[in-house]
Amino acid sequence: MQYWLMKTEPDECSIDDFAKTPAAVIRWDGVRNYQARNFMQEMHIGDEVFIYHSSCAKIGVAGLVRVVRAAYPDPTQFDSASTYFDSKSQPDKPRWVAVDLQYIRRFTEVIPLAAIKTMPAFTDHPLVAKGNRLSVVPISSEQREALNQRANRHKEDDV
DNA sequence: GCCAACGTTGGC
DNA sequence: GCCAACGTTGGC
Repeated sequence: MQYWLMKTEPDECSIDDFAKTPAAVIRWDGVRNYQARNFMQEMHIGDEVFIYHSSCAKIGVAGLVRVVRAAYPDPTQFDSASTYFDSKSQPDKPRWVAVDLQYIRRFTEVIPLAAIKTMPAFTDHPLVAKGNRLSVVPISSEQREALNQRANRHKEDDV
């Protein structure tokens, strides 16, 4: 099992969109960056994906979802009506891929970027690097542990 | 294959 | 809204 983190602007797709229909399978499409695409192609069914909210009021990791379908051609690249349309993509040779995701859990509180920056496990992670623009990044098991611990801390505080 | 110009991302 | 950092494009 591998772990990943994917960025999204919550206006477009947030952890709440997953949470409101937990059984729903949501297609993660529209990724138009080669490095991010390459990571998506490495994803396997069952992998866990941390959902990161960017460019919003509460920047940080908001919850967890699971890969339920590995990479397949992103249909939006062929759709001329889509903002993600790519005229250079041919159906027999697609450039971009999508994966399908399903809800696991929503964190009680978003783990703020500022908190992630203080985690030793994330010292050299691209997520906390200045100017980082990668929307899909791998997460180590140590980093996963650090995020889950932080997420559960809030839960225990509530009790 | 280089590199300047441009568009986009994303934190603040 | 600002601006730094980055990826992509296109002329040469």
